[in-house]
Amino acid sequence: MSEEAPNLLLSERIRIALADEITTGQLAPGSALDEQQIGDRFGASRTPVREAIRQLSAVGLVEMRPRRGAVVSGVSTQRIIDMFEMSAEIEAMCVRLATYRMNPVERSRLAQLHEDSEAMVAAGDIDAYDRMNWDFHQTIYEGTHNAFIAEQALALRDRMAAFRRTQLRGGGRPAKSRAEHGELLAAIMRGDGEEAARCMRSHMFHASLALERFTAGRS
Amino acid sequence: MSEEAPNLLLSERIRIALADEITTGQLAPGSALDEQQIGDRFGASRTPVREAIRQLSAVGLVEMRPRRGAVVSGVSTQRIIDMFEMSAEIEAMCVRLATYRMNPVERSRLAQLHEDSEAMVAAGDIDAYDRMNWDFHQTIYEGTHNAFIAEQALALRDRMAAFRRTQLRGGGRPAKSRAEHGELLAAIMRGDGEEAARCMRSHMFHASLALERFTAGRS
DNA sequence: TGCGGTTCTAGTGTATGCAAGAAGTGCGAA
DNA sequence: TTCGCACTTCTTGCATACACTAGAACCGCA
Repeated sequence: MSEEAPNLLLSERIRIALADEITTGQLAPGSALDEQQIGDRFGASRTPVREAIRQLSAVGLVEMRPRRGAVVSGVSTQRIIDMFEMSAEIEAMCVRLATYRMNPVERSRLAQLHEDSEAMVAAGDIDAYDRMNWDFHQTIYEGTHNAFIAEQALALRDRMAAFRRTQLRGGGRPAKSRAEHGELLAAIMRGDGEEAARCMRSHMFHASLALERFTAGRS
Repeated sequence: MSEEAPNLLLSERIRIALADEITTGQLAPGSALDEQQIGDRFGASRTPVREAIRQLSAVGLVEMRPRRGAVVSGVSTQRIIDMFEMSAEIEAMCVRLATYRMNPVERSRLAQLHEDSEAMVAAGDIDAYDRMNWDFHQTIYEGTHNAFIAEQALALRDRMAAFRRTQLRGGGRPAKSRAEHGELLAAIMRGDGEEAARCMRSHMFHASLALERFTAGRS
């Protein structure tokens, strides 16, 4: 945290830092973002802070009410569900395209990731599994060979990171998640895109159940 | 242009105006956006202009190069193709969901729009058909009963408006477009979501051919 | 004590000034 | 003539100052 990327624009650094704090939950939904205060925290004036907030609002991470400041987007339960559905559909779309388009190298990379994950599950290393999981999906995005789709899918996944964090903590979830990846991978290797898409929807659905439990006691 | 929405924030007005000029093509891709100059044009200082540009960059309409200013996103041909594919997939996803979820009222609204379009095709009223087309797809978005998906689909469609403008001008396209809508509608009414999705992909593909001809002579 | 209106204030929206960086320009040398 | 380099200028990035508004706090009155 001492001296990171001094070549980046100040406003960019602030934007990234704030986005990070929001997606990791350090900044709870509904928190007000005081420009002056944030500026002080980063040793900057209000101007770059404002620019950062503007961008975050365009991405949907914060909400701006004219003359009343910005607050971290408090998404309703319904909206989270909606976002999750979209996420699942996008992932399904990606895997369908990727099934038809990945080259052998990409296929083997995916298989390798799946292979590696076995040890993580056995060791109960959730953080490592989480990272692998991220790479797994990322590889599928790139497998679509469509840069725009890959970007959008990644952006959506980023945006949902805030809600996804705790989802793997549920009992036995990593093992089940891995099993689902296995089925998915099999469908991909078979070249059955439609089936892969179905597997992915199911995978995302199961993943969302953990989330649902997490958000059960909210408005 | 005289006195529009004076209650809106100045920066918001500028953002909307710029977005409009970009999507309608008045601001060609690659055009540099000079903050001072734009500010003068709107009778504002550079600050609100900067904020507007920041937001546009987050949405992808302009590209910002640090210390080198912003230019209207010049999308390469490949990127347009990528975006079009995503658009087609999203539309297909929407129509699949909508098929399963629309209520009778929504179904009949869709059918009504299709009905009305016959006269427009016959009269050769392309502008009217274009508006109807917009409504048709919009109705499908809403038919997903997923506000987030509807928003995202609309945003993407907006973003592609710049390239889509001339697509209906091709010879006989409106008539063909309407025929495709007809097939699509039939699949929806039958409740066959998968088939509706296929129809939609095909519809979007055919629509893209006109676009391809349009962009043929570009880098 | 409760309510309507008024004042105050904290915090946003905008303008302006200054400094640093990037592109263009002109001169000199090979 | 062409290449390299310093210089100039133009534009952006950030800081600061001022203006304005939404709420809060306050006060007087019923």
